[in-house]
Amino acid sequence: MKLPTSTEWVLHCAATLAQLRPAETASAAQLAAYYDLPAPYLAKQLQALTRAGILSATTGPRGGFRLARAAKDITMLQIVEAVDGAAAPYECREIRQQGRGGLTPDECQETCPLARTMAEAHTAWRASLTAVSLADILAELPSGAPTRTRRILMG
Amino acid sequence: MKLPTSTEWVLHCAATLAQLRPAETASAAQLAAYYDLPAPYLAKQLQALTRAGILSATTGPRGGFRLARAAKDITMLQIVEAVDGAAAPYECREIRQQGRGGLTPDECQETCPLARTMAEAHTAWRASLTAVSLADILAELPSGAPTRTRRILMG
DNA sequence: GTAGGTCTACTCGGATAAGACTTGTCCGAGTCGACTAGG
DNA sequence: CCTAGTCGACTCGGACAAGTCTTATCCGAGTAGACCTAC
Repeated sequence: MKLPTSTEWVLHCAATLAQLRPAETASAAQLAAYYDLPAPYLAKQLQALTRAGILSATTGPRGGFRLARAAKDITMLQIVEAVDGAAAPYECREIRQQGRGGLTPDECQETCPLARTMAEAHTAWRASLTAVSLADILAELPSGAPTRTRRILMG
Repeated sequence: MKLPTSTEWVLHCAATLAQLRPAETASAAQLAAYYDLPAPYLAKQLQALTRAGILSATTGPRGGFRLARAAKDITMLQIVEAVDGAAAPYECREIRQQGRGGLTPDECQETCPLARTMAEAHTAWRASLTAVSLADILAELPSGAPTRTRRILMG
């Protein structure tokens, strides 16, 4: 069970974009330089966030990415699932219905306790990530952080 | 973020072994036939559980696997981490210290809020799986299940 | 001085290869049970 | 009939390939701004 490396990238990039002023944008190249990341691949991930409706992209000179809505309305879970997909890590393939010990379908009307337990754990994980928004992350940074970030990123 | 397919296999196999009487064993071939799984690969996964101290293996005729301790002392998490490893899905590589925007190490004494949030979600997931033991799973099965399982598995 | 047109340069977007990991398979070492022969 | 020895077959254990997904890269389509020219 592993999240893509790019998860860390987009989380940091989203937190960085959240420090910009409204209507300001940052290009994929600027963000890549800011964190020393491979620019083309980072751009691909930012596209995924755009498709998910978390970022908004503008083309042309002075274009780039910006948050599509307020930081307090963007949860960690939304960002993670935008790059990794929303599929649950445990996929029940109903092997209890296969082989010599196979159960009949009507014996399996209730979901198997194993799958239910795994699903509950996934729900707990999602709930934990839903409880934290980008705004919560920003609140933990030093007060001077946005100014520094904007200067280095745009400068 | 995906768990190996074999996770479902070993969970069901562990639940099956928990229905045997003490000192009874089931071989990898018997379990594979019971669920119609590729026997050699299933054996590989059961080995992992043996290394983790969850199962106990005996060789020779009439040998096979059995639980290494009581079902109530085996948690779902222990089984899952035996096959998938205990590594957290989100790995913080401290990219905030790289690139133009890199922070100095002494600015990073506190763990980054993003990594901490992801770690807390992982903790919630683990706690949810620790709360359920194999005995809890067995308690949800019909009362006649162990008899049927033993007859089909061994017979 | 101002407005329109064109042109350039910069942006994102999707389609295309290489590497890593999961999945799947095989054969060898060890051990318990059964058979046989002797007492 | 009982017991010791030997044989055989079944078990797990680790080492070895193929498929699939993540990672990484490239080039093309589109657009906003800047420049130049005409009025």
